[in-house]
Amino acid sequence: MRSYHQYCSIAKALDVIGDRWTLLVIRELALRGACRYSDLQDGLPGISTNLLADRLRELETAGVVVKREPKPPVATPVFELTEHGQGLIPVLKQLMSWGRRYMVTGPEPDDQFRGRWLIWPAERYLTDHLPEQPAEVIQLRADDEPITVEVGSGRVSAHAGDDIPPDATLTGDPQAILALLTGYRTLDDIRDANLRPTGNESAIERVLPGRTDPAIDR
Amino acid sequence: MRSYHQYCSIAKALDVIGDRWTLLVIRELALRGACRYSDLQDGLPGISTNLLADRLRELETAGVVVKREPKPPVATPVFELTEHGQGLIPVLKQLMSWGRRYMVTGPEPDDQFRGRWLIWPAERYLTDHLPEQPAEVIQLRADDEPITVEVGSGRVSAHAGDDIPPDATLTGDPQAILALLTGYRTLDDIRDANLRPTGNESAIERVLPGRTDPAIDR
DNA sequence: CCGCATCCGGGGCGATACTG
DNA sequence: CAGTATCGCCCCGGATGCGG
Repeated sequence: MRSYHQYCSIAKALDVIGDRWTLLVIRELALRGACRYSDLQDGLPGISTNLLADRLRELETAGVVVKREPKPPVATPVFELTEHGQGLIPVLKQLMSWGRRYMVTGPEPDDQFRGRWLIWPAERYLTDHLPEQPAEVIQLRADDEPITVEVGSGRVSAHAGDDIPPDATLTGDPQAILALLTGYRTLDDIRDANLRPTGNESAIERVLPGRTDPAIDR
Repeated sequence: MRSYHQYCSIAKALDVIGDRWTLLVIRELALRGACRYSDLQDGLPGISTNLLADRLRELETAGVVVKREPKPPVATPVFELTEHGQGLIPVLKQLMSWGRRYMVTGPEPDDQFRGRWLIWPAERYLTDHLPEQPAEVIQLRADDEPITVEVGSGRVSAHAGDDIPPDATLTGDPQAILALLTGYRTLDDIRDANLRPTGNESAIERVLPGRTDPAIDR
């Protein structure tokens, strides 16, 4: 990228990650951890293959990404954020919070979606309101890639996959699940419309932001 | 800007502020408050005039900026961040923290600098280590635009201008002042080389990050 | 002088095709 | 699977014009 030629920390950061697609590549690497080129392509619908290759090369040069070639027999190279690259996660999460308002109107007709994009919103907007209770697991199903949300000890964490049997599941379209996570709608609001809860619903109520929950716009 | 067409909060945010120069325009508006077109041009060395007009128009459409036309007699329109636009300040500050490492090697030969770019670094890296002491004022002079740093009650705040008579002043080139603010160098390290302190130096020592100060890489 | 609008040249970007 | 190659196009950058 062409440099801004400004001796300012923000401008220098943008010299590295200000190009088109660059921050989304980093988002995908942050959400997936080490992964292959084709995994990134799947998580970045709309990117052209040469652009992805370009960005990965630039980010590697900048020390944000490492490309690791596995042992000779088989397998393909994997890409991963360096420690320096992981320092961008707070930036991405702040951007996520700021962009929330653009999600409430629902997706545009041709918007793409991936289930793992719910991971950070879940961790950001859900709260364990019953920290004394035993831990519980909720599964989110907005596309074919389920997200597992673990709740307990006052903490909420989420990851992709269905490796833990859930106490409750939440199936629905992305905007319905997001409206629930962010407190725009209640479970009863959209239960029959676009959202189907199964299992122990109290596990879901346990984490939903309440009307007085001040977390949303912090 | 061309949309990413992804139903993801980060992608939607980048649809609004992902264009080249856009975040720097917002940086300048955040540092200056309401200001004129020509003020922005001065604070954004390198931007072309049509780009600045484009960005301001786009940001106004997006509800990030308001253009306010003053009373008929004289004066020119001023631009200002909306409340929604001010929500980007945490994003900018996170980017600043992440970009710090690109500042330590000093500016490139043709890098531009403006004194007000020290405001957020001062607030970010300085700490009032003597909160019980009476308040003091330090003035930073890295170019012709002095920065006033107020210290007291455990807080540090900075703004452009010389409206408060300082207890101490710190004059030097930008990288010397930044190295001091971020704890890379000590006052004695660079006193004679590129830095000239005047007045009550204890006011400066009061706020400098110590070796054990954990604030730097948070 | 301030606040833009207009006019190009060049390069980043996007879509497709192709290869080891 | 993991990229490279090619080719328009449009965004960006720099210069200039111009009305209030």
